[in-house]
Amino acid sequence: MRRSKQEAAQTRENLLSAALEVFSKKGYTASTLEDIAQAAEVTRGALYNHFRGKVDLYNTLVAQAARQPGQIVQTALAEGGPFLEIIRRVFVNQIILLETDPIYRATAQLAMFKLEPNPELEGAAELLNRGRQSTLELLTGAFQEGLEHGFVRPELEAVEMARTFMALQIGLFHVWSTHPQAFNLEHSARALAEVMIAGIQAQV
Amino acid sequence: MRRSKQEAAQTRENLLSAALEVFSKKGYTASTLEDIAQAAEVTRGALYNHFRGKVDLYNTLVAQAARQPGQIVQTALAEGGPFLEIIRRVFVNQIILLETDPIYRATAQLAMFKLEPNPELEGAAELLNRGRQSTLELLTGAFQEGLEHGFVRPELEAVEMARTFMALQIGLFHVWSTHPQAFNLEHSARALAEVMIAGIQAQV
DNA sequence: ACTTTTAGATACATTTGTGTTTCTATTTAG
DNA sequence: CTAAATAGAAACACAAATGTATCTAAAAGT
Repeated sequence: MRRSKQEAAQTRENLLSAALEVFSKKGYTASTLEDIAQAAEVTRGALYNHFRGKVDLYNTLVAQAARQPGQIVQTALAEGGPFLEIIRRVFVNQIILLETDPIYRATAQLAMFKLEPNPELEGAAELLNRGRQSTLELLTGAFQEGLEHGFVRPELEAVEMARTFMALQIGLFHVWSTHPQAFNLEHSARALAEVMIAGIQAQV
Repeated sequence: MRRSKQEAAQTRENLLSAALEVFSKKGYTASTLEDIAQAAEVTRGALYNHFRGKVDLYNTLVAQAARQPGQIVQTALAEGGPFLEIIRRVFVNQIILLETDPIYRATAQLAMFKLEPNPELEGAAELLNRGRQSTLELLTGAFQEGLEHGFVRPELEAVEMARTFMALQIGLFHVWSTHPQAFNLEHSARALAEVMIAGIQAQV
């Protein structure tokens, strides 16, 4: 029962998306490889042929998703403009990414809010941490610049503000994740960005 | 090997705190009743005598914790004062509760960020949801009042602002949970409350 | 065309957690 | 002081998941 290379690549994809689906629905720990194999309409034998096991499956998913948020920061910085505008762009675009890319969204929800402590998954956690850390540093730099140019209330610290932005974003995503039907994510994000920027701005 | 009533009550307490400890460390799903019994220095037999199983243990923990945040809102409202002051008090006091009460903190972290989807635990989830919903309503009411009195930028919606506050709080807690040593929670909370309130306030 | 790989299925052994049941020692109640 | 009740231990049966090992049929390489 050997399949062609293309078909094999397809089942690999199917296994990945089935894994994400099952993980999201039942949680990582409770998901069995049998569940995943069934969702992908193959047997566990096929699964073990493509991945070393559940951990490998998860790591692959996270590695795929981990690249995206940093890219948004990069392009927002590259596009330039007034720094408060950059901040707003990062904030809104990362939220939009969450709303429009269901795979990214599901992976982020899984990794951030629906994962129980698991020593086997520390590698992936470390990866996500580094990503967030570098985002934090970029934002801090932007705020620092804003402070030096006097666009920002001088009694605030740059790191503090950067962390606030991330906290707000994460919190909004968390609240929305638990009640997706309660409000429109992008609309809220834009409103919140307004409020935050108004609060941060130096009074003229 | 029968123990006195007092001793029995003590082992019950021990089991609960052992459960919280083990859940926090290994996650709910991966925690075995054997783990918990060992941490409480009894056998599974004793555990089954006090609780019906893992779900019961978890529900008891959550029920204990679920009361506290609502109480803070209640007393903040009862104390009265200008409504922006009330908001600030709720925000800061709930954060302080997280920082000072380790049992509440651990339970909140567990239930909010370290729990995989689990149909058996929907009862507890529902309980927490109701609590958050009523907090949201109270905050919304306060903001609505602020709008009517003209203390708040009129283009904002009350619900939106209330949700922002909750999101900010949750996000801050989440960020701090993953890097507790990176910053001081209360200090940040106070700074953020300032920024938010400045952003919300009507320009005079 | 023939041989070698290999995608995927099937079957097996091991481990681990759970719920229940049985047991016993001691503490309460009468 | 005797008897019923119960905290907690110990033992048992069952279910479920993992990893491995074997098997097969078709696809690639030669």
